Amino acid sequence: MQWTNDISEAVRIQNEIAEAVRLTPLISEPETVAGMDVAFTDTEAVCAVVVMRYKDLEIIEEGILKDSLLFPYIPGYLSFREGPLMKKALECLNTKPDILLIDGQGIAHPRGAGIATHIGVLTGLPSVGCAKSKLVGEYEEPCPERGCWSKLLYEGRTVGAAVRTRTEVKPVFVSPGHLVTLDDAIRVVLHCSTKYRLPEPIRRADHLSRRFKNLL
DNA sequence: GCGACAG
DNA sequence: ATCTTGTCGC
Repeated sequence: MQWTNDISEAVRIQNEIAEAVRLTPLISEPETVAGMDVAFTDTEAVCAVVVMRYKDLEIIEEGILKDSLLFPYIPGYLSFREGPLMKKALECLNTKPDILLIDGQGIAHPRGAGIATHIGVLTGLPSVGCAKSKLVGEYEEPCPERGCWSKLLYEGRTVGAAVRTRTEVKPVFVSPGHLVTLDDAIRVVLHCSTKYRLPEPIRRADHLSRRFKNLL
């Protein structure tokens, strides 16, 4: 019972996920990293996962999965809309990624269970949330150079960071998902963000899901 | 009531 | 998220 279409049940599940989260340091530098994203049409959703070699970001494997929509987009409950697809897409891979980079929040969530955390706990894989905008928390504008970042605070706790992946470009919101620390999360996101605002794995997954969707 | 609000 | 042309700037 990891998924549901009932809000009160969803809250219960998120609280369980939040209790299971472990923000322990990454053992060693990952060998592979997988980026995930979902694109939509009126009635269907397409999830893409792109696995890359961590060292040089060369693509190792790509996966795509289409399904119908069962849950609407409600702020705070994104995982119940996109999570089921991501879970299935991961199960189709031949490669087992060392870490997941997901388009959304990790613990920077009302109940500490954003989609990156949800998927991380369910799969038992290290995961990092990297969103284009924030869901909760307050932060100060980080300095303009790439690599600069500032804490994202929520209810007196540091739940993530506003990270500048490109000089003079709007920051992305990074938060640990599962089995990583905030520093790990920031380091991984910066490592994967070379010439664009978003980390390469997520960018490629975004392109792939979008291309596929436009063929439906 | 008003503002905020991942994708 | 998605619908969309041109346009400013490196």
